[in-house]
Amino acid sequence: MQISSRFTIAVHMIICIEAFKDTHKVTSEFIASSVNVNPVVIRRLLQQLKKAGIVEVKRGSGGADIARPLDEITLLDVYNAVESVDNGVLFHFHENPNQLCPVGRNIHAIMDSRLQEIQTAMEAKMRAMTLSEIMEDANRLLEL
Amino acid sequence: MQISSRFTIAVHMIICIEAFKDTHKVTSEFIASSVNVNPVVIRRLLQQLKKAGIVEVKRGSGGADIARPLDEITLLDVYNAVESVDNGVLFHFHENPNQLCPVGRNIHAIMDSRLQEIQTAMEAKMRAMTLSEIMEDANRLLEL
DNA sequence: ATCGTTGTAATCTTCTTTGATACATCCATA
DNA sequence: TATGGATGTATCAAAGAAGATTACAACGAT
Repeated sequence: MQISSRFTIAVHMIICIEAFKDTHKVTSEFIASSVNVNPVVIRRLLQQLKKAGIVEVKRGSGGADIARPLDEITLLDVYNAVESVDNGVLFHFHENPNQLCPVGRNIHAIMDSRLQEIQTAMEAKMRAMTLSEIMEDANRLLEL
Repeated sequence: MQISSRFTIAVHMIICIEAFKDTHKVTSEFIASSVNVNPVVIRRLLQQLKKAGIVEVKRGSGGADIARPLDEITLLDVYNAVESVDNGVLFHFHENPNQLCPVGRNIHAIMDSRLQEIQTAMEAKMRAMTLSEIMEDANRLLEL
């Protein structure tokens, strides 16, 4: 199973908003064309990023902007904003292990802390990557 | 999106096989009862673990065994054995970014190495956890 | 008042996971 | 060597998630 494309789309969106902020009105339609998905998908993600305080979206006149400094937005912020399923628990545990079996009764006690540790390692890596670094790389590649 | 329960089920299975090896014939039916899923789900996973050289399964007479020392089986081995989707790539990337847009054209160059780095951090953590450590914890909890 | 845009609901398709049934194949052993 | 308990695997169904698409009310600058 994979982490859904919402995450990579969201990062793509933020890069677009920042890269084109001076030259275009960055609407859901505009972003959708760069990402190559339906504009409604973009608007839904914009709402999630807005709730997380990452972007601002203007009704009426239209267009999206970054809501706070890029070095205060980490990949983990973006991930949590758009990928929030089941309270952010990465591993899906089988639902009803048999409590009458010693293993079934203790499987959570055995595994939960380890699964959490793995998830934490991944999140720490994401927290260490800011959109500001990513934008520096992007600007080097985008000769606009 | 979450990592499927196949992973936690597979670990549960291995613990069962090891914990009951001296007292029971550990059949798919037996394991299914502990995990509380359909026996066919267990058999399918047993096949995947077998292909990975983690367990041995006896036809005819029935029963499963661990195929190699527990300290040579890591959580990453188990994860890769049962969770192998899309060549083990964790993040699903949106399929067709617009090549006519500078951002769409470069999004992979910008993100691929970072996504890989995150995945690698997670895998490193899983590689550091062996079934032998897990079994030690399990044995402490299972007064059989 | 108009027009372009956002916010959001509703529906549809596709894909993946898991559950379940069925049955051919296998193998120890009686 | 026939049998009975298991495995190996095909097939289908059910449920859930993701994403595509259409539709339209609400908004706000002009």
